[in-house]
Amino acid sequence: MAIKFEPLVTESLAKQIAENIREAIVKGSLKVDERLPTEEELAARFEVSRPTIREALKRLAAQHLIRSRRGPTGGTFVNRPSQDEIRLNLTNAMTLLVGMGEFNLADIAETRQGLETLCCRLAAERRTDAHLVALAVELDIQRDPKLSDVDFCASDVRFHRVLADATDNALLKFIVLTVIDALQPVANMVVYQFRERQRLVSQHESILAALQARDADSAIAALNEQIADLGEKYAQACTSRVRHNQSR
Amino acid sequence: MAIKFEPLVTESLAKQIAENIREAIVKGSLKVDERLPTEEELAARFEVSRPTIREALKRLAAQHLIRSRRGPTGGTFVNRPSQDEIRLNLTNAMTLLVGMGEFNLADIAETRQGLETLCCRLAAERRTDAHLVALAVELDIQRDPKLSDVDFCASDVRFHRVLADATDNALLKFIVLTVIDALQPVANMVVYQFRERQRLVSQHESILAALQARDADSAIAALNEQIADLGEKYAQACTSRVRHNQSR
DNA sequence: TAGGTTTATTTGTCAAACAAATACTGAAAT
DNA sequence: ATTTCAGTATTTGTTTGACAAATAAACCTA
Repeated sequence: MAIKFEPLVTESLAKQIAENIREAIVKGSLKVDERLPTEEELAARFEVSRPTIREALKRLAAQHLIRSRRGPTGGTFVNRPSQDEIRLNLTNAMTLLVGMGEFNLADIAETRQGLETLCCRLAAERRTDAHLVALAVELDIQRDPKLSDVDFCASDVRFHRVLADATDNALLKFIVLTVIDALQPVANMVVYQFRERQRLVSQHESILAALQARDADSAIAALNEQIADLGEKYAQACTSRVRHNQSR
Repeated sequence: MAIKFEPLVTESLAKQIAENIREAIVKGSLKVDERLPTEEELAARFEVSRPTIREALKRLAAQHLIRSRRGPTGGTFVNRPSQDEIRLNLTNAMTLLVGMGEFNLADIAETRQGLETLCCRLAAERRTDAHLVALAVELDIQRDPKLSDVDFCASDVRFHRVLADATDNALLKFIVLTVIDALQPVANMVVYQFRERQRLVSQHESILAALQARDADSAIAALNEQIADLGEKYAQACTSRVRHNQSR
């Protein structure tokens, strides 16, 4: 007869406890900034030792779900999830995926194009004057020929971040920033010649002008041109890097 | 005189060590499936105790960066980052953000609309017959009036997942699946009347027919109609929930 | 009352040991 | 010779107990 043995939980105690607490947080039984019992109390509650509890807490800390402070008023508290902290996690994870080649460059370019096209459409409608100023500032920086490649890239990234911000859509902004950040290592692979920088700058100028005129289609056209250029550059940089690796 | 004290690292040792190892993995010094030194060796290397090392490893395990196995051939190994595992992390994090009200419903609907519009355009171009079959299967399920609300929602989610899959763009698919999953709790809030289900099904039918004909614009039109409907439903469900909470 | 000092509380770290899982080794039985 | 089974070594999982460090509140002194 086929006895149905229970799967007899083989997961580590720490993992189970972490999951337990995590669910309490997500479900809302533990509210933001609420203080958890002390480690000793938790150990007694779950009937395990303190180090085990600590391992569980560390797992949660790694996800920024809790924070700890020493001292009498210290303890472990439920963290308000901050977009920036979580985005950092996501970016790290996605950077890893990209680095492992899970996504090919064509997919990346296509996705960026779709995402930023959407941004342009919304930004043309909702941008404030402050956004225009921020874009102009970055353009000014990018016009400096003495700018190093990394600084140029950084300014380019900031330009696109402002674009995302101008959509006035928190979720879309969150997604776009995550993707842009995760792709920065790829972006840094390419080196820009003077002529290419000029082209990039003029594309940015077109975008800025279009947003100022609230002309979504022109902004999208300039952006698509830029991303098409980038796609080619990425492909070049990638193949040359492959050759470089092979020759070693 | 203002002595410039060094910021004297106050972060916990475990956190520093975790970060240290994490960077080694991301930078590629530690390759996938490579085995890390034993905990004792690591403890000696970093000049800390074993529990401290363990806390560090638990942080990494929480991010699915490593896995551990006991026994002679056991140890700690670098994990190949799997899209599904990482997506689970992202989904959890985003679910939390959504649950905390970091994103309002209008933003969510707008983002979904933008994302899925993009999906439709690409899917119309690249869908295979297998995708059409998968969509048809879900439609069949959804036509059953005896289906429970959660099952109906689940099938709806699967329908949209197939849509994402049909884009044949791994990165876009990754993003869309993450967003859809993170929004499922919100989606489950709403209850569908029979008439509303019929409307949803007919919209799905339109999308399927449009994809079959590789008619992106028709697919997008049907999809936008659906998401507009959903936006209204969400808003209703949300205000009624607020009232419900207030009345308690 | 102002100021520093002690003190209690809580997390952070360490040390040593045992438990449990697991693959390898080797001996015994077929 | 092959198979089977027990033993053994290795590594992570868990426990116990203790001390260190940070920190806010209570307390004590001028």
